[in-house]
Amino acid sequence: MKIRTPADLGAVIRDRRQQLKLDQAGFAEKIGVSRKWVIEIERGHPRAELGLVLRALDALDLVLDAGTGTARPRKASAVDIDAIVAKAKKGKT
Amino acid sequence: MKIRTPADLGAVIRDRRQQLKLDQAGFAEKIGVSRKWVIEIERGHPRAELGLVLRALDALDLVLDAGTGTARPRKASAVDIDAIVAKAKKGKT
DNA sequence: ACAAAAAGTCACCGATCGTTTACATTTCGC
DNA sequence: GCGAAATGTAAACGATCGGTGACTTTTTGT
Repeated sequence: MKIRTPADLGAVIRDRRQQLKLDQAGFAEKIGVSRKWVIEIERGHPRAELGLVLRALDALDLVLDAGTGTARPRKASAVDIDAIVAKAKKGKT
Repeated sequence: MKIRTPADLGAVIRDRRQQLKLDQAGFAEKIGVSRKWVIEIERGHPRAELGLVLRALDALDLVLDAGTGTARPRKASAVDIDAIVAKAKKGKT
């Protein structure tokens, strides 16, 4: 599942939590937050703390992967010419 | 890049920002936060707001994808028997 | 239908967020 | 080596987080 908004994140967490047959209380305890926090996250609370969110995902055995959104314009030279030239000028190989 | 900690997130953001040749000020303005916020996020601040983080990633054209961390134990029945049986009993198809 | 479990709501509170403005330090081109 | 641009620090401040505990509503099992 792609996550672009807090609501997306909430949905992912809730789905996975239920898949694992955990109730909010058990889940909250597992990640060390209050039950209130779980309720709010699943609701899509946009101001939740990053660290707690990552702990939650970890507890659900979920891992985030960041990738460029651009469909498939892949190929456009994996090398950054500018950067290489700049370094060359500096003599840094 | 897999993101498991706030520091991972910070690294991903910083790398991508530089790839895009944006300075902190420009980046901050683009996502509507203070420059300080950018500095802290790139440092791995664990209590950053989820919403702002998502806006930042979006501005960098990065998308998060949540996947189960378990290497490849894929296969274990994609169907949740219990859930299906439960629903059947309730008559919900 | 009923009781129990799970989920959601409320008010209060200390802690910390993110903003702003100004200054300090580091990095870069030339 | 200079000067400018980029990056990092600091202090003050209003706003909001997340925790707790008690209560209400919804869902679930039988």
